[in-house]
Amino acid sequence: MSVTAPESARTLADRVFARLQDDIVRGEIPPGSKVSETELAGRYGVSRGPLREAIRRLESRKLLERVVHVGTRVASLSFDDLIEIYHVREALEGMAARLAAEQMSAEEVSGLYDVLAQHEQQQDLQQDTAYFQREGDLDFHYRIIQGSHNGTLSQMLIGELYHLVRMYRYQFSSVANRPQKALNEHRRIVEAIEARDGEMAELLMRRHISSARKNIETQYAAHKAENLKSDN
Amino acid sequence: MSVTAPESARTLADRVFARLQDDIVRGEIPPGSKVSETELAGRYGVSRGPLREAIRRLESRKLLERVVHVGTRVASLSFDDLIEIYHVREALEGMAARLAAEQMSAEEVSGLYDVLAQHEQQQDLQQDTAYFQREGDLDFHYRIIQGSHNGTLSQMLIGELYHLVRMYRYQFSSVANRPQKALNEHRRIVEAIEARDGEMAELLMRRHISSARKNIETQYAAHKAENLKSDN
DNA sequence: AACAGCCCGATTGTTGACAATTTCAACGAC
DNA sequence: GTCGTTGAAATTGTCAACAATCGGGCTGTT
Repeated sequence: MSVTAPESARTLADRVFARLQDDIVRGEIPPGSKVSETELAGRYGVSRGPLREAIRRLESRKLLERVVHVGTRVASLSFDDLIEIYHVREALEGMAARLAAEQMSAEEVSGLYDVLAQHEQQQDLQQDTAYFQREGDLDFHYRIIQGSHNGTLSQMLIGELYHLVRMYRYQFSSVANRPQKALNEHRRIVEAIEARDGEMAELLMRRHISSARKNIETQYAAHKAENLKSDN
Repeated sequence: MSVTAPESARTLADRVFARLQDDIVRGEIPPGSKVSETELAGRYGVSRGPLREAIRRLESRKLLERVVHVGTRVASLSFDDLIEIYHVREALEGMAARLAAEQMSAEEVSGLYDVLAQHEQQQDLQQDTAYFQREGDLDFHYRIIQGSHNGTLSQMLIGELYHLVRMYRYQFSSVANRPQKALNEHRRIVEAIEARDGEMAELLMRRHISSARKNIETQYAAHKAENLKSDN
């Protein structure tokens, strides 16, 4: 599943990179906080060399921000950043859905239906909805991206963007607040893929992500209004 | 213009990163060749520490490929890789054109027309066509991407993908072989942007890049046929 | 002659020390 | 009291030496 992480990375720098990335995404190291190289090196039990290599790589992924001779701090996503990311997701995942419709094997399509069924069941049971909605949703999107059989595309979405999205979700403990609607949209996307209708799959996927973005924009507007009220 | 390169990078690692990237893109260090850390460190006059940081960053950008304990080699793009990239470009630049139509300032649109006029003139004069076509084409696309006012999108296209495209162009000394057609397409895209018709701008940009991709695919097929013939 | 195992050279991975730069606080002048 | 200056502490940037791992060649056997 993982595009970038060799399960048991052979080199120290790689392991530190994986652990640090996880700690950042999970919010273990809070967004905006300054990270000291010596402190981190101590925490992970390595010297500063490998640590700095990991930092540079996380910097390219926009998870860390660095200022020369001053230090590195954890990126903190603004709402505007998130909106930007959703525009990119709309474009890339739309293309992924189109390619998936053209390229996916029968087995992969069947796997997609499995995920859908699982998702449906959880909907009925309503148990621990927050967690499963999150991971279930990601799983669905992951599979379609992989189904595009386009490594560059997968790398950009799974290897770069999704970490930012996941960080945001942890940061705001946010979860899709329109699960039934999303499930229906997922179902129609799968149907288009099974019918090998790339154009339709792309259209539906773009609408799906666009809806999510608009949902966020609405929440943002409400949030801002709330803040203005309490400031007076 | 540059999204990622601080003009006069303050730190050794940053400068080495910029120089090494340039040497790779220009083909100074040929694709597929193995690069030795000690050798490069000598060539750039730095120690291996900063050099390794630069290597890690170029690795994230897919310009270098590394195998643990074995070494790093310059990435060499296959035709399949290039096709993948063009699919991603189609999605991302299509979105860029849509956003540009919605977001560009009047000055930015006017600058777009300037590029167009320049491009036209070069077409007439036919002088040093290869170089100017290349850079002119890039300049046009750059401006639209910047005009999207979406930093994430710009970073992905200019900061990541375009280096690969440029490397490919150097590698195969290839240049668009349908300049008149491309110029017409550019003109229609600008018109759609000026009319603030995001949907049309996206459609036209996607067709434009899709045509370029199909052109490459045809060349590829011819190339393969040629090779088969000479192998017999 | 072909193949397996071992050893040595070379390259990468890692470390700790040293140099350069920034930040912050204390001090003094206005 | 405020602002500018100076100096020291802390942090980042850089380096050179040490350790670990891999590839290739040699040797010996079948």
